Amino acid sequence: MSGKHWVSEGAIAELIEQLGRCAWGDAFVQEFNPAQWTALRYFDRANRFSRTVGAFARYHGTTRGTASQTVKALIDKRYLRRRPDTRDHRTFRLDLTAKARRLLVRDPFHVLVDAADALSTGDRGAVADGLHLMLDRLLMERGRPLFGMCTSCMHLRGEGRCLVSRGPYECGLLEEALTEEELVGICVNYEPAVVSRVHSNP
Amino acid sequence: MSGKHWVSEGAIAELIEQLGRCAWGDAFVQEFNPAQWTALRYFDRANRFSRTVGAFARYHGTTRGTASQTVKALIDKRYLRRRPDTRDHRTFRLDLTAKARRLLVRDPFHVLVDAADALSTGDRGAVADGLHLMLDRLLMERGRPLFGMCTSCMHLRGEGRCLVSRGPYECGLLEEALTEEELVGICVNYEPAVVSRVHSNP
DNA sequence: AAGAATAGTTTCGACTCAAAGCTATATCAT
DNA sequence: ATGATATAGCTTTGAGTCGAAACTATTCTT
Repeated sequence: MSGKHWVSEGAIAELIEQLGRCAWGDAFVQEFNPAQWTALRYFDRANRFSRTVGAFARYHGTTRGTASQTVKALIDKRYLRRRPDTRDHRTFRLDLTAKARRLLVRDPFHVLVDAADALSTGDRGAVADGLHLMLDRLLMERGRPLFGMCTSCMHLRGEGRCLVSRGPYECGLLEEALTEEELVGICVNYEPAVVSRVHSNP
Repeated sequence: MSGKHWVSEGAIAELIEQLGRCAWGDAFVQEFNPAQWTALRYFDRANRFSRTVGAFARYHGTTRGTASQTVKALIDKRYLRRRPDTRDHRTFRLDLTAKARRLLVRDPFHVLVDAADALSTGDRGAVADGLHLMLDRLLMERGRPLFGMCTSCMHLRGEGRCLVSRGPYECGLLEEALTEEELVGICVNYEPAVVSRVHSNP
């Protein structure tokens, strides 16, 4: 690819809007609506501290009430299982069922994933990096949580540096041990280890 | 920017979804809803052949019925003016009013435009090109119209190459003269001059 | 000239979402 | 301890959005 095309002001915004709507329109298939698909994806990617109604509401940028309805529908249809938390008796842990995991491979959102896969590796990296910068800036501007992974989180302690943890890694905020697989789940408590990823603009 | 970050599968799709929802949520401000903002933007960017209910419906990926409601609300609020077409008495021409143009400078969608502007020039071009490839592929896959500008449309005739036109440019499909400013409006009759912009994948 | 296709509108119903009010639990201050 | 405040989650309600279908009017096709 090359930068041969003249990029008009607002072109990126328009492209994002249109791509977003494409996926949104497709998401009414099966027995789900777009919000429910987003919830399924979220509970698939979130780590165990973040699989709650409240965390999903924050991720989705909606109210807990709305999120509760979405989650309730998925529980009724047996795509989520709800269990009380042993520590905090106000919260309930939500986990995908096997039925849901089977379903997720046919996520209508895959139209976007496939479209992205059609890019060359270099293009894909450039697009992902650019969009990431845009999103971080946008979320930070409005004080919304960032939802990153442990691997770049300031709360991660590991490789013997920790006092409490039994295993090699732990979360310094929650003082809980983490397995290696858990390091790549997104987390509501995420805070970037590096202060700012936003560039100065030439 | 660099490609230093590992790009997981589906990362781009997820970023697009989140960015899209950010703008969507903001769009409920003022007296408008997201669909109405999209319509205002559309009628600002569309050339005179494409400022109709039907063309907007195709652009927006919705039904003519729904588009009709959106447009009706904007007409009632005096942001669009409706006039019968002199050629085809089934259609009506829709034009933004001055009131609407004043409003558009405060489009809530500008959060995305601003976020894109914060990128470096190089990043911006790379992101725009990549997203454009994705969108074209997606729209083509599902047989939806592409909505480009005359400047890259196969129907453009110009610089004395045309028989009928009085001016320097004309649309070969509609046999209508075009001013230079009109060349950059998006059009429902757009067809790419180059057969395919989609790359083979390494 | 008849039938098919197209542009637009209207109605209706399903569904979504946010707001507000509620209970229960946890945390903090004294 | 104990009262106050904050937080997690649930439910109801009402406004509003959207798509499907039915309908009119005009233009195209043959």
